[in-house]
Amino acid sequence: MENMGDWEKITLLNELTQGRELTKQLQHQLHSAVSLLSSSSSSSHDQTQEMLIHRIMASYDKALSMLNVEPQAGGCPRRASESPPSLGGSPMSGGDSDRDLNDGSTPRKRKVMQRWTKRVRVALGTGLEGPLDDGFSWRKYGQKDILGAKYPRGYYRCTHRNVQGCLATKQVQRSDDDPTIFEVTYRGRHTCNQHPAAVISPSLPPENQTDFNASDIAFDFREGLAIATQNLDSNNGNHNPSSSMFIFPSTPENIFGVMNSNSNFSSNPDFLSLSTSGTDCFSVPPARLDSFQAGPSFGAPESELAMIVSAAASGNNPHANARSDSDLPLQGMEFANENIAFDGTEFFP
DNA sequence: CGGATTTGACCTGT
DNA sequence: ACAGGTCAAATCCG
Repeated sequence: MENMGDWEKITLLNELTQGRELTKQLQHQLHSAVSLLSSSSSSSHDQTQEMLIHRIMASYDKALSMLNVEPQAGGCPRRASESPPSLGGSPMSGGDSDRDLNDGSTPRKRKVMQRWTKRVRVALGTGLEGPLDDGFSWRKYGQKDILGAKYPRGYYRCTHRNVQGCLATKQVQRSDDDPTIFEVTYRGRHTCNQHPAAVISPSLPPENQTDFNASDIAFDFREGLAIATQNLDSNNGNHNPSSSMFIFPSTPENIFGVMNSNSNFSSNPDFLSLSTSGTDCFSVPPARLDSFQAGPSFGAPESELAMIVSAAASGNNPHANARSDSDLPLQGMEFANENIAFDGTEFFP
């Protein structure tokens, strides 16, 4: 690849991008066909097709990554150009302000991978203040005192860098003001075969902000998850109602979340956290989200418990499933992503 | 003993 | 020249 000239590289890039785009169109065609035939259930045949498409897309992504190109150019769903406009104001804000777009006219510039920063709050005393677990395995390769910063910055790269050529890196810097906050800067996408249980999309449009209000956020997770909620209601009379279980089965679909207007969902590659009325419900690394407990016992009044709702498909699929449980208030909830249709379908009838 | 971390040196961009 | 980023030898740890 190193021997490849600029022209060949551009041509290859174009081919890969076009292939990816065509695959995406095929995916949409498939969804359309499926929705015409059946409005609710999809056969295993459909799922197989869907899986194959996802794998093809993953191959394109990987190939593009190997070119040091972020694959969203031309079509990764819900990247910057397709993200809800309410997602954060300035387009690509917080993204790499530096020389991402090298059109070849400045050949000496080293290609710099996309970079985005998330702020991660870690509760002291939870045992989670150690290495931030985002589901990927990282290897620390450096630490540096930063001018004007109280704490040193740690440099991490993907453990599989040597074996699989994964170029993802991250930098972790503790906040001066609040030692419980870590600023984590990610660079590059993982091209390795790690399969974290859940990873909130590193492909989210880069933003500096971490916390989103329910009224203006739809968040997606990277490939592979669906969320269901169950038993959000209270089982017994006392005010210690049953906890809520969130289940994250592995599917090839993207995930979207929704919460009520009292809630804030904090998402970043290291932690999911949900709070209502300023009270934390949970904060947990996505990698541990196979199942976990959240609910009023975490401090939030039951009536305000926010909802996590899953969408069973990408943002362009109008048949995204979502489930609400019991009689939790749907009012105040909004689907911030207009591409998602909330049809109320329950996962567990 | 092998993999991860530490840390001073070196490299690179501004 | 300087600050940030990376390398790599030394060290740690399970």
